[in-house]
Parts: sequence; C-alpha cells; structure tokens
Amino acid sequence: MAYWLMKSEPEEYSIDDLARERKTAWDGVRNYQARNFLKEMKKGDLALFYRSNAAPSAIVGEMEIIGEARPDPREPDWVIVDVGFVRKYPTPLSLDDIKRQKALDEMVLLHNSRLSVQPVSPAEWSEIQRLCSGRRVLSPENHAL
DNA sequence: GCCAACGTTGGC
DNA sequence: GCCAACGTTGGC
Repeated sequence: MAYWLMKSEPEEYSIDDLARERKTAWDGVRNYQARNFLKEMKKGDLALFYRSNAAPSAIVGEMEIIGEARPDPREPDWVIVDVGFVRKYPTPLSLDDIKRQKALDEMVLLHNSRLSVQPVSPAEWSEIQRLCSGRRVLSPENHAL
C-alpha cells in the first residue's frame, strides 16, 4: 500500500466538503508528473488532504483511494481517481510546522512545491500521523478554516 | 494581490 | 533542441 499527498484550495474543494459528501472524484489535475502519480494509485492507498493557498496552508485530513485512475470524460488525455473521506485531523499540520520537523524535511512538498499530487514515504506518513492525531496544538491558527 | 518558481509553448 | 515568452501554482 502506498501513501500520497493531494492538494486542494479551500474555495475549490475543502476537507469539510469531503466530510459531507463522504467521497468525490478527484479531477482537474493538469500536470504530467501529477497525472503519472494518479495512475500509480491503487485501491486502498491512503492520501493526505493538503489545503493549499490558504492561511495557513496545511495537512488537514486523510482520505482513501476508492477508485483507480480512469479517463476524465471531459478531457480523456487526463485522469480522475475516486477518493473517500477517512478523517479530519484533530491537529492540522501547517506548512510552517512541517518545515520545523526534521523528519519531514525531505518531503516532496518542500522541494517541489508546485506538484499537486505527490508520494509520501512510510516514515513521513507515520510521523504525520503522530503529529496530527494528538491533542497537542502546534499552531493554534491551524484550526481556523 | 503580488510575485517567485516552475511548467509549457512555440519560433527559430 | 534551445530558449524566450507566457501561464499557472501557491506561499506570503
């Protein structure tokens, strides 16, 4: 099973939208590298929901790949995957928080900041679980949406 | 809203 | 195939 990170701007589609709908078709990816990662995803893979272009940008929750890549009916050169809501983290992890964690300093997020779909290593994943699951508040403003 | 970084396009 | 111009992403 693989781990991923996928970005969405809150005005486009938020973790709360996903929590309400329970699942959604993840579409609109128009970057070849990101598309290739979408094609690699397998049913049961888990993905971090990253809230981009926000104050603050942050990892806010978790989802599961429930449907593997299929052509976008509107633009068949591109693909869509289907994702299901898993949970919204009690403690979101802001970009600032991520930058401060030594264990996360090799995340693709920090080195290829414009890539909207990217792999996450098992070590990074478990570190993020540790940081996001507790009640400890890293940055109080994280809780604002 | 600005702009740096990066990806894509197209002229040559 | 190079690279300048342009468009987009996303942090701030």
